[in-house]
Amino acid sequence: MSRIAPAMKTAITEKPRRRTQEERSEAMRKRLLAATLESLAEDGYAGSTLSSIVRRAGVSRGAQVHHYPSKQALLLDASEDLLKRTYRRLGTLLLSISEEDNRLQALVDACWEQMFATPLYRAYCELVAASQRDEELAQALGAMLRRVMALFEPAANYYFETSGTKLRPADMFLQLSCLLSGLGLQATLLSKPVIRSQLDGWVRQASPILRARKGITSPPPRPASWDRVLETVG
Amino acid sequence: MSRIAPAMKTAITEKPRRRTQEERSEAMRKRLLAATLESLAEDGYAGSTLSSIVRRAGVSRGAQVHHYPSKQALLLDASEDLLKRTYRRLGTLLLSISEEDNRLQALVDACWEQMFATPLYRAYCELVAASQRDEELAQALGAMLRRVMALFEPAANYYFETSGTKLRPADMFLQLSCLLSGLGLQATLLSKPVIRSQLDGWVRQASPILRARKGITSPPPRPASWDRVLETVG
DNA sequence: TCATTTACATACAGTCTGGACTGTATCATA
DNA sequence: TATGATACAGTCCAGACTGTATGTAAATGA
Repeated sequence: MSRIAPAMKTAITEKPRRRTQEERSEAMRKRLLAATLESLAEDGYAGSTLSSIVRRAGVSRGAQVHHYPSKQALLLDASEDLLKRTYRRLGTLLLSISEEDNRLQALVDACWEQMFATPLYRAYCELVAASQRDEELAQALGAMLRRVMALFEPAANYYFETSGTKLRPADMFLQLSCLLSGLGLQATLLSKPVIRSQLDGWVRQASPILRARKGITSPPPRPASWDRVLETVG
Repeated sequence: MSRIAPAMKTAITEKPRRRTQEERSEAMRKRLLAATLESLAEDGYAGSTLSSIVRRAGVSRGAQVHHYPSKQALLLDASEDLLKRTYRRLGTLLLSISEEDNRLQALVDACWEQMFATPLYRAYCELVAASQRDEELAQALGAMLRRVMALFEPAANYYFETSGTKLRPADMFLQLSCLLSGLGLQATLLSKPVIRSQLDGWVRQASPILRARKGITSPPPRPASWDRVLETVG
């Protein structure tokens, strides 16, 4: 009898091969993490209940509890996943602007649209807010921030140079990131023209002292942490 | 028998006069609103349950339900209260820096310490995050933002002037507010030196093109909305 | 092939929340 | 001072959430 069911499934899925335990686990974790980040962005931290997450992931409550014994564990891993996604986005973003005409404007626009005006950033905001009352989460997010900054800093100094100021490109871009954070936080409360004018305003203000180095089109020297982080993504 | 209890209270408080209904209501509302904002800042939006709020306010569940039929109503009124407090802080802040030596630095520092690195701003962050899923709250906060900006804009253009840029002082300060928002959001995740350097970095960058007008020590022309908002504070 | 581990499913227990509801004391006023 | 309105207190309840305990099927390894 235990032979029949698999045979039927084979007929339907056309793929009789059953996945290995590891594959199953990984796929399940991925679904749970994606659903968690989605839920954080859409339903907020408070609205992200385990029930809603597993419903969104289309799995059972038991699957979640098997892979993550507590809600805290799931959220911590989701933070880690958020970091990895951010790394990858930042990487492709930096590569994509390396051939742009007006690199500064392109970088600002791309950062805004692909990193801060996104559901992923909303999820980040929720986690940051929650980290105010969760020491463990605060640790994780703090480490995450430092790692992203450590990646971005050399890249910024590689692609750009400053003149007539004591600030290095990395300092300028850290300012930009704070600006974008603030804009992103209140994006839904501000009008589009205001946001647009803030983005352009920063570019206009930064252009005289911050410019892209000429002839740099190859990717920057990647810090070791870059690959180290990504290697576990699979 | 109903005579005795009041008499005893009189002996204790030394003030036999019973408050009028209106006084009682107002005092109770004030306690509830203060407790709500406190709770938002400390316990977060999710942690701000009605039970915790009334416990913090030291009143009964019945008192809260009498003045605010729903949690939503309480939070909306708390948002309004947040606006009023912000108005007042901004007002005293603007007055306090009018006699400072380095007005720009003083303004930035004061804004940071008295407005963004405060529990009140944490409460604001919680409300903004929650407003993502609450249209009514979003409306209220949006209106609040616009009103604060409407107050700040003429004041900025009154105290300061720009040169060598198309941006007006108000645009610069809007940028500053976004920067401070972003810093404030992640304040607990960033190191103090990073924050300090960002504040100073903005001042250094803005100084060449933004300076305080000479000899302006009197308060700016207040917009009508200023008094209109404050008159209900009592 | 069989025992053991892993992956997942379901049911349940205990806690908490928000809103409804009831009761009581105080105030305003005619 | 009688009467209705207001201010507050305390309790109850239906629903939701998390963690746990238990059951089953699939995969792994000997």
